[in-house]
Amino acid sequence: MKIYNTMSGKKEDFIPVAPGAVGMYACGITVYDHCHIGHARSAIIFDVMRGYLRYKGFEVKYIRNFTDIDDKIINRARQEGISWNEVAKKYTDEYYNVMDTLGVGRADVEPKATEHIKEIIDIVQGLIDKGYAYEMQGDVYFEVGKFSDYGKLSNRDPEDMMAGARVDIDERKKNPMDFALWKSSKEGEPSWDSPWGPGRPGWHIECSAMSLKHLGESFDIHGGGADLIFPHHENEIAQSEAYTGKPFAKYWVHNGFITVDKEKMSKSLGNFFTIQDILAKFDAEVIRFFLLSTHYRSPIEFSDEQLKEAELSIDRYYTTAVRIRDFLTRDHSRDRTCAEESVLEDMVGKFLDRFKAAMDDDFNTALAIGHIFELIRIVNKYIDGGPSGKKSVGLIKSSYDLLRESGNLLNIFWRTPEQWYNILKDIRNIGFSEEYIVAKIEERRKSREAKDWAASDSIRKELEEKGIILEDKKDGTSWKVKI
RNA sequence: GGCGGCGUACCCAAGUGGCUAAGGGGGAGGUCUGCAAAACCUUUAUGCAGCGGUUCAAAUCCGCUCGCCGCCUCCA
Repeated sequence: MKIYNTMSGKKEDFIPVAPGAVGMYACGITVYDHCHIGHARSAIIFDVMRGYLRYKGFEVKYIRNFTDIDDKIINRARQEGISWNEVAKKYTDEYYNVMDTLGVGRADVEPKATEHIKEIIDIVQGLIDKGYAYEMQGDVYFEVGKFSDYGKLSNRDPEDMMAGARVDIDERKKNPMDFALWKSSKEGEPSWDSPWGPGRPGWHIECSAMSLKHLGESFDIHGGGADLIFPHHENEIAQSEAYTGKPFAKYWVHNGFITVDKEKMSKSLGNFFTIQDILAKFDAEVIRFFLLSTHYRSPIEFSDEQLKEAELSIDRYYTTAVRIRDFLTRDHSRDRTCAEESVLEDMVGKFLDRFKAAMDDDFNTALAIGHIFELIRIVNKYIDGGPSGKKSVGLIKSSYDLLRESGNLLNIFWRTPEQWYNILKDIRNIGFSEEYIVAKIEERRKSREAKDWAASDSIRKELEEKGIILEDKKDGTSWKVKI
């Protein structure tokens, strides 16, 4: 399989450091505020990558960290009048809450910066000992000029950056590009004892410490949002490789941004949508589908219209799921073949290879989803052809299994159609209970039997006005929510 | 200023050298239906921002131009 590597700027064949095993580290969040949809994108795509690698037979160890000590957390604690660790806990809990709802699995290890202070101090001391870092009045800085490969990930020349550095010049630094490994703490700030006095870790060092501890000196995949390429990941590389003398991560994987009116969604622009806000209007599965229907490296424009399209696509799947179920519960005592049989047979034979080829090509979930809908169309066409008998049942069952298997890999299509329609009914605040709808369907059935079309149509109209659509089929009438 | 990305139909979105440019939504027409809905069929890009070039062959590679965006400061 191929994975795009930010380091080389190309898709590369994926060859893990140790055959058959994959070590993977994704930068998580700083727990100081609500999660927005951009955090969801990152979490979902790395979760899908982990799952797919496992499906391919790799033994995956996946680490995703929490930054639970940081200036932003300290500031937030002041604002809210609670302690910094209460802030961290509050937003960590919230993170789990929304990610669980979105169907994002837990990583194998979810380390926190504050649980790795000892490891961090060891690395900082090691970097000082090796001459890559220096201490100034309780702060320790990494000396960028000492690491000749600095800039190799983000493709920058340190000379150019110095010229345009907009960073506040800290006189204590030897060079404006130098970054903090350890920060001395002021009175009343959280701190840990260290050889340089009380302080706390700098932002980048925790990831070096935690990946080293849980994955070793060299591992396979390191990822995060594209905004982490510089300086965060660049600095991680510098620290880690200077410290161990070994290559750090082999493949650097970065997801693209979510945009609003073409601009990056961000806190400073105030154009962000929290996951909780979106979940009030759309189901978790819709959000997942929306995020996976574009390749992970491309920007995605966020809007209600886009989410509605995703909702419609998922509804198409569940509509087909109902048709499949209806088909399988029909009488199949007579064998009847139809013209579309060979087309479906062909598709069933090829589907999984196509799906895997898409995912093998740098996790092309958008293409993979395209294949799913192609299968859906062919299945519908086949059912329209009116086949029956053992062979047709086998073909439809195989098709359904393929839809489930591919859906599982993306963690979509996991509900029953009834769950899906009820979720839609609730999320849109349609006032009718399911019992009421069923009673109305029965009432309408009697009208239709008596060929009282006026009465029958008025019932259908009443429900439709509230967003409930009735579908008449051979073996009865079913309801669904109008999208 | 340095570095990078993007521009594919009415909308979203795959495709990065060679079959008729996936898939979804929308529009138009049709089949089915008591009427609908759903499903299916036909149709909707001789063309992939524009202009040159390389090649037997380019949306796909190269150059230039235009437009949009990102990183260089915390950021998924």
